[in-house]
Amino acid sequence: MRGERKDIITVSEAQLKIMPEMSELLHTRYRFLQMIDMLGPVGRRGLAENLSVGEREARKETDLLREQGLIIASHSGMRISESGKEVLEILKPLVYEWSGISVMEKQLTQKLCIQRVLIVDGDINETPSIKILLGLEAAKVLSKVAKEKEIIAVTGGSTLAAIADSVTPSDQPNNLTFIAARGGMGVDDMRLQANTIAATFAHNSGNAYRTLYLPEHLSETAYKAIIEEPMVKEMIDLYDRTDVVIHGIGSAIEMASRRNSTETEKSNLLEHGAVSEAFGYYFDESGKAVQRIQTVGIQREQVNRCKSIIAVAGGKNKAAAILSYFKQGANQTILVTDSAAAKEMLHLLK
Amino acid sequence: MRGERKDIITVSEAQLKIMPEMSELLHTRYRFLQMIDMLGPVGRRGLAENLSVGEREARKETDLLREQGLIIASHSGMRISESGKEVLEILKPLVYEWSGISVMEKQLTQKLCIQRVLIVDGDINETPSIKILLGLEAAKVLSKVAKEKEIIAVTGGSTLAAIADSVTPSDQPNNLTFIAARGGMGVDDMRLQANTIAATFAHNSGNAYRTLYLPEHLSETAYKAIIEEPMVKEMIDLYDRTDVVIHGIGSAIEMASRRNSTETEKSNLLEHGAVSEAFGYYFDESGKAVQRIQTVGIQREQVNRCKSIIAVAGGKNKAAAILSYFKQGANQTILVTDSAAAKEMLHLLK
DNA sequence: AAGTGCTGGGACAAAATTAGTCCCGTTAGT
DNA sequence: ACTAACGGGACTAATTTTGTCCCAGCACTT
Repeated sequence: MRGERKDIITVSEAQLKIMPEMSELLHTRYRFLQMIDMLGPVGRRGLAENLSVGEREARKETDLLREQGLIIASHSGMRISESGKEVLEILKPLVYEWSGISVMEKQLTQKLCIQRVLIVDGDINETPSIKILLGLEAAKVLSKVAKEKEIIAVTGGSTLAAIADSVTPSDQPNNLTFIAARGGMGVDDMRLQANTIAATFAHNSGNAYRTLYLPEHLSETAYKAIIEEPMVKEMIDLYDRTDVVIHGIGSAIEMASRRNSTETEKSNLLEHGAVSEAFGYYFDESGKAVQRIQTVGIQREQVNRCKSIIAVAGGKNKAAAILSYFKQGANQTILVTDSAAAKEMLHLLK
Repeated sequence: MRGERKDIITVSEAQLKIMPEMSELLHTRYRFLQMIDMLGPVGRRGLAENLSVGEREARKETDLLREQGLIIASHSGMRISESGKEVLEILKPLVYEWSGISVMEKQLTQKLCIQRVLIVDGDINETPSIKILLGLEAAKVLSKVAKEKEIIAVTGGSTLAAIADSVTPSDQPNNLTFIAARGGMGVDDMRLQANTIAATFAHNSGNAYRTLYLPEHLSETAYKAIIEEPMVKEMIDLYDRTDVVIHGIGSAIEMASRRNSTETEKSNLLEHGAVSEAFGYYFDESGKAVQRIQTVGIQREQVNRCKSIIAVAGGKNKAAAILSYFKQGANQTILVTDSAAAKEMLHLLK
């Protein structure tokens, strides 16, 4: 018909045309409602802090949400109502459309050449509480891809820990086995180690798990000796039969600092141009594995042989790392990230 | 599932829950856009007057609409853009839903026991320009119900005149014949007489018409004599073959005043409790025809025999009259009215 | 060819709304 | 019994919105 102009098709696009302020308004309110949902009974001040807004604005919005019956105020705080939950669920696609998350998801899926990109709204650094959302989203993906009696390998890190906390029994198929994708992580916080997280996954979903505690940075001889142990061999066998891997992606520098690497090791990484880290491998900008930590763990070939891979990482600072990691092909991967990382990735790609 | 609470289903309902101010906002903006569309190139001040808002508000809204590219400002005034028209069209159902017009349409259709009720937003008395909308709506209905070679009888009145103006050639089927539902209306404004309006309909749609000019208030003998005239007989024959009637509904008192009725006639009407008037018949509250003007015109039985009847009337003051008229069964009628009349009708029915 | 009545846009003070910052009585958890 | 956090009230400062002009420019009319 008409040549140049792209026709408006959907109602929501027309709404946005005639009421542009709705986009921001919806975004704000939705975040409030979502926060109240997540933080359970929460006070006005705590809410304001979590969303980085003034107390008064928090009050204004919560007043409105209460009047609309979307939240319920009590002495112990505000919590979401039944209709609030419905609204949250129904409006999600619209929020994603208007905030541009939908298009970002599509663009990144294409540019990273992976199966799917899922973005949760927010910045994991600015608003740590949205890690819960990342977790919920990842847990949802897991429940979709995992079938009965499958083996799920998980890695460590704070993000993965959050996901483990978000898993509920009803979500997941039965008879799964969770295993740590790698041995110990040295002096790291116990709660962030793969073994612990595998246990949490299993516990929260009512499934079994297998652990393997090993010291990190083994010498060549010690490594060769230990992989002959029956317990270890058994674990390596499990890696071969792993169906789903769910892992974080780390920034190489941050990772090296967290592990008590020596200065030589750090400068070694820098020399090789390491940008990202995932299950013990360090990758450079072009996606080449430039180094790996010598410990028992799932191998890259084993990962790539898996049915599904779920990668989870968020925050602007992770953007470069995520890009680097996906330079090596990982077609069957589903990435769960936040909008801050997504924006930065698209910015870096331009 | 849950017993009591009615579940939110649609996205638009959820939007309204979380952003209640959107309803009014959309309504306002939509009216602006609609007005600009109707009034063609129009200035800020004229627009403000038409919508009964301050000059500043008119300016604020038009500024926004212009920024959004929905309207185009030029030295001769503002007019709607292509995308503006699209938005107008796409958003109509939403406006109707949020302003409660949709539910009013359903309620009235049921309570009046007629085929369909179509409501245009506004008050025909406060905003005369929306008569154009009434007209457009009625013309749209006509184009849907009228088939080729059919005979359309029209009555008089300012509303019908507005409809006639809104008819365009492309709208209507070909080879229609428009006829006046009744002879002259005495001393009334020429432009509001059925004969003139039939001619306008025909002219604007590129069809034929037949007129019949007769004096009103004929004596019994004169009446009997005149209906023997070939020209008149021919017209009466047309009434028998009429397919579609499109008529206004008048308030009895106003009608009697407009026609130069004598005081006796007026008090006579009051005595009989006449409330409404349509094609020469006066009806009381219960829908009984209490009087009719003695002139050549379509008879009630002939009307009821028609395939489709389109009734058009708007304004709060017409509410009682419309209710009265539809008390006599008129199942195949489609009523086109405005929201002011609709509200009042529902109010009176409670 | 000058006049007149529109147009959109600029400017500015008054009015209304919103945001920031306290306080307070109450209540749940300790 | 105590404490910390809750929602809600109150009041001022800041911001936005609104009402009301004026203005230069363009299109009709005279």
